[in-house]
Amino acid sequence: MERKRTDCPALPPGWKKEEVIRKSGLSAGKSDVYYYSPTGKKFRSKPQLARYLGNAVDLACFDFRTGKMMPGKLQKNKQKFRHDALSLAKGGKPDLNTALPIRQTASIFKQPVTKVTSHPGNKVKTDLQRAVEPPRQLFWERRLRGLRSSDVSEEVLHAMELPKGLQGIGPDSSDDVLLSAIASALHMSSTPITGQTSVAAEKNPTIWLNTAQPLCKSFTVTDEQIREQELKVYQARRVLEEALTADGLARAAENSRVPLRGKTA
DNA sequence: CTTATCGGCCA
DNA sequence: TGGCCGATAAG
Repeated sequence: MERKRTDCPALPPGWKKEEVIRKSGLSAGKSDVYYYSPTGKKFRSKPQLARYLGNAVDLACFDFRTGKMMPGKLQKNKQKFRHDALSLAKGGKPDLNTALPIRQTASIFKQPVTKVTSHPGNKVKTDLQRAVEPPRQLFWERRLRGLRSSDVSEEVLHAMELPKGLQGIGPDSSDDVLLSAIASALHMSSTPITGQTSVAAEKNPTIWLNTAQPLCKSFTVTDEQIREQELKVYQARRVLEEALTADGLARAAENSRVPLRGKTA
């Protein structure tokens, strides 16, 4: 039968859409819509698609059946930003359509962006040292609770472990929120990450919190720990390099390297 | 075993 | 109803 996979402009390049009409049974005539990733994996529902695309694409306005973005079709969802303890405990899942404030590039670190204008005088914006960080909600990190990373087959990856002795501050000092807070700080801050240095913040974080720092007590990183970490990274890169060399892609690994030091005091 | 297809639950 | 996903038949 006619297996027509059409391009889907609303999705990243390479994604295909297919609609098949049921030709027998009680539901004959009904149609099912499928999507195919650039690698050929089949998707048969919007939640499944959202899990896979994660924050790379915001599917809030995406109509799965038609394959088009429908502005104003913001899903009559009154309040869908309730992934707090209550809704999660009730069995609610985190909103997978929500885009996190995380840059979607290969590197998690800030990097210059090439602005392509018409032609002449293309300039590279060397991240203007913003004088003030934009305002953020107090304890906004709590919204990141419950997020899990998973691989392309949707298997949930094991959670990262935090070093012993790292202590959270503020409401809900669970480990996953703490991890999110520190990871976010590393993403977004251009200054060293020290944790909360004011002792007062431990007693009343609502007042004394340094919002430029993650929600944890101050910590120190020893040279020894840095050396250990560098060794881990070095070894991981060796493994990656060998794997890529087998594919003749070693140069790609070289070019994607990122400075090792420079974060944390 | 993997994949295609329809049933059927649930909002 | 239509979306979503389990069941089951088909390869």
